[in-house]
Amino acid sequence: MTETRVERKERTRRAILDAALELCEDSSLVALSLRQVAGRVGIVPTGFYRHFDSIEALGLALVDESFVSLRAMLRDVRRVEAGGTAPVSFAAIVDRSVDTLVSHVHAQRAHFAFIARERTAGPPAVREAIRHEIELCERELATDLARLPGPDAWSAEDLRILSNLIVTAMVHTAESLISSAGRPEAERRLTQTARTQLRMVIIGALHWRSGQD
Amino acid sequence: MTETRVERKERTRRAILDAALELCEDSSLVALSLRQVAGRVGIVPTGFYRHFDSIEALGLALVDESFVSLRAMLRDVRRVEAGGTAPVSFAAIVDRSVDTLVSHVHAQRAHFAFIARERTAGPPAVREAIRHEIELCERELATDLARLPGPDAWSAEDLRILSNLIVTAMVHTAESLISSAGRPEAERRLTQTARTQLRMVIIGALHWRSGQD
DNA sequence: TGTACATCAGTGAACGCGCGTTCACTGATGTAC
DNA sequence: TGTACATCAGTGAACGCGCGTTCACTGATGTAC
Repeated sequence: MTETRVERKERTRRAILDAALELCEDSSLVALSLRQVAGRVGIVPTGFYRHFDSIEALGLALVDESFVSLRAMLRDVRRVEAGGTAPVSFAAIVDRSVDTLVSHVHAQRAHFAFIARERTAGPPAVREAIRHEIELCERELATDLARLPGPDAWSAEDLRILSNLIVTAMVHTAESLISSAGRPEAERRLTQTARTQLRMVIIGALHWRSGQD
Repeated sequence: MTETRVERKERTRRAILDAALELCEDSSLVALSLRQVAGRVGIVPTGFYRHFDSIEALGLALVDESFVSLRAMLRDVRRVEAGGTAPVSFAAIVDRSVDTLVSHVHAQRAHFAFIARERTAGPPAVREAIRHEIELCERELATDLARLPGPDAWSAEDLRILSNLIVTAMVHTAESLISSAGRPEAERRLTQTARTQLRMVIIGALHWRSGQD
């Protein structure tokens, strides 16, 4: 025996997740059928039930998986922010953060596309799971921002608002990057747009006095 | 005869559009069937074809209709910006613009929800139509911004980037408003968040020197 | 005004198809002794 | 080590259902004369 029963099951489960991620790329989870997934994996439709209760349950597993990729990106961004011990300009932080975003979107295209798409198009439970994960990311970002010089005088509420704005802009950038795949010129332009927007936001935030309204 | 044949046909067409707008509210156009729509309207499924070739064609008609609502909102915002002849603070413009957004989203909930949802979840042709309309809105906004004092030194590219950022943030706000329907406290908070974000962005933009990179 | 004909929104039967789910099953892998 | 039994991933037939689309139709409305 070259493979245990457990390993074989795990391999099928992986194949189901991969097939689903690939198949729903042209539309959405809500348009994905259990039979399509089973067909792609090479098992009989009923075999699907040995692994997931429904397409929705599969979707929730894909949310978990996709956010592993997204959090890996955030860790990389954080490493950039921390940088060396030398003080770094905000512009440099912005540029390197955007570069990190772009390279992770390339490397984990399918996961980022999944989040961007199912965030609004998925089954309700999946949408809710994604909304929740994004909210957690916003909180993490708020914590990071609080450590930067300048924003330290801000209220918790302002940090939340700023980090919501940044996350929104970056999710939007990721969506655009994905839909511009294969058009390097469009992609370069989008990257530059994201950099400029992030700089504008940071500049606005630096001139923002907490509690002024 | 109290109604001509043309009028009767138009009435059925309207009923189809309204039924579709209502039915796809819990999921998406891609999950909407011709039979569901016909059933709701009270005609036989094949009757649908007297009005539209397919659900996708219906979707494109709904895009047109929804953007009529959205443009009505933009006109209102523009009226606010123009204001009287007296100079007005940016903060005041921002507050009144956000108020206008909120009241239009309330008044034309279904249309705004349709755009927000189908923008990413709809059939490809519908997504593309919405993307195109939003791009037109961004250009209009850029033209408006160019008229404000302060930004007049900006490059066309910077105006495009700024207006893209504003539209993104406002689309996101509209999405959030729609999903917080019936929770006034959440809505109030979102409105305040939108105001603050828009102010931060404007402040950032005012301190932005065109062509600095 | 009256008549004969044209138009066409809506009908209703029928089709083949892919769907999710049920159920009893098979046979290789794993375990207890 | 060998045997008897348990587990369980994957099978395959069957089901009822809603789907989009075809087609020939009906009968009220509209038009030409």
